[in-house]
Amino acid sequence: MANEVLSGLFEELLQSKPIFINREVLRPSYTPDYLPHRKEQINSLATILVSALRGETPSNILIYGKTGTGKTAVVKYVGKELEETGEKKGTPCSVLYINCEVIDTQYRVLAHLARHFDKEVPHTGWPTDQVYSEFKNAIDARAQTIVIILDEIDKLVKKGGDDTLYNLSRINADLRNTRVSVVGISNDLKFTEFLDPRVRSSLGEEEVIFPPYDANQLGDILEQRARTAFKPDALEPSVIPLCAAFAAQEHGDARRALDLLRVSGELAERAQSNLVKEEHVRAAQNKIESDRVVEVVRTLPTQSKLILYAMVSLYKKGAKDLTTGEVYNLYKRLCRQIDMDILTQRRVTDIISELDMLGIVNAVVVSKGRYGRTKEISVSVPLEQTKATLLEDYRLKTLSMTPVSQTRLYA
DNA sequence: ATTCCACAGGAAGCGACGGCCC
DNA sequence: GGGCCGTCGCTTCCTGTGGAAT
Repeated sequence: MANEVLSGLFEELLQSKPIFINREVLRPSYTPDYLPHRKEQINSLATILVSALRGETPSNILIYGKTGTGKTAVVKYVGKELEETGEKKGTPCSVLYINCEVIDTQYRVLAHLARHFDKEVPHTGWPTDQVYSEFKNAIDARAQTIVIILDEIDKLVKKGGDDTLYNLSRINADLRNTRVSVVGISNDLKFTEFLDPRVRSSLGEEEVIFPPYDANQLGDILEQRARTAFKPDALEPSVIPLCAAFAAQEHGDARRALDLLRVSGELAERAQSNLVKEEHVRAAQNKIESDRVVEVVRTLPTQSKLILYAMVSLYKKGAKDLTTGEVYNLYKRLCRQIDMDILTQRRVTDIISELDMLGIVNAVVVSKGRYGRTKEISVSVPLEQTKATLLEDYRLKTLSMTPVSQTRLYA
């Protein structure tokens, strides 16, 4: 009996023809074999790295470009080619990729590198220089060229300073058989300002710039992927140009464009349409942004949630351009109300800045003359939806019982 | 020209945690 | 078990500052 119901359920869904053939090629993790509009960058990289195959040390490289301009894909592609050619020619090359957003301290970078050469290194416990020599010995065991790719290298510098880069750029002096070169990828053009001049000059021997894609180029990229991703004629003709146009507004982010196309397809599929239409793209645009906000808010630490809650509450009461002091006052009272530890204002300042960087609020430092200097904060996400998401947290739930309007604003 | 508000944000360091070593 | 080490979230203490008010 239950079977009948279920089979009926699925039959209905199966009747609408699938529009995807392979949606994986639209995901950010997919690396295509062909990278449109990046010939120049691929050639520059290859020209620099080819010295590895001649037994010389390739120059260190810095790569600049915003998110979704194909930096990572290009570097990985060139790296793969280099390894394969090295294999054939008997000049072994290893290309190691590290994302510094995840692996963001010197210890972790070195540990990660050492582990790649089958050394056992604990997550913590060893002195950093021990990990360094472990790595050094591992790679110097046989002659080879090692290319270390540090993606989001600016994150590494911001958190751990330039010690890691200093040590890596000097490592060749300690090696007998092996040569190491470093490829840094950054989306911040100015991050070298904070570097030790020696590190800056050694790391920036060569620079490669990845300009953002324009709408036409994005269109080409989407076109190419859509051929393998969708059934023929599954897209309304205006769909790809529209996705490209939306993404071009977001500083030419190809990842965003592909996401948009994929989600559009999924929405069309869910609506049991056998054609992806313009309306699906517009819906997808909204869905992506709203999903992102909900996800970010949901996974915030409790203290950040409470601070955000305070800001949303003030905003809902009609307050505009909140100041740090206002937010902090309300936050303190909310803390007492639900019996949470009260953080210092110093810490709250930092948390507000973090929320700013996540794009949930907008915080600008302004001076009000005699009335001091503060951050002017505005909430840049939908109020009701955000409040609801915040109240899902069991520690904040009780706040829904007593609306802020019933508590005094200034204690 | 000075004053002075209401903070911003840097520096140092603390304590807890998880994990190493011997 | 005791001595270290790296990391995280946080506090304490601090110096710096743009511009309306005086």
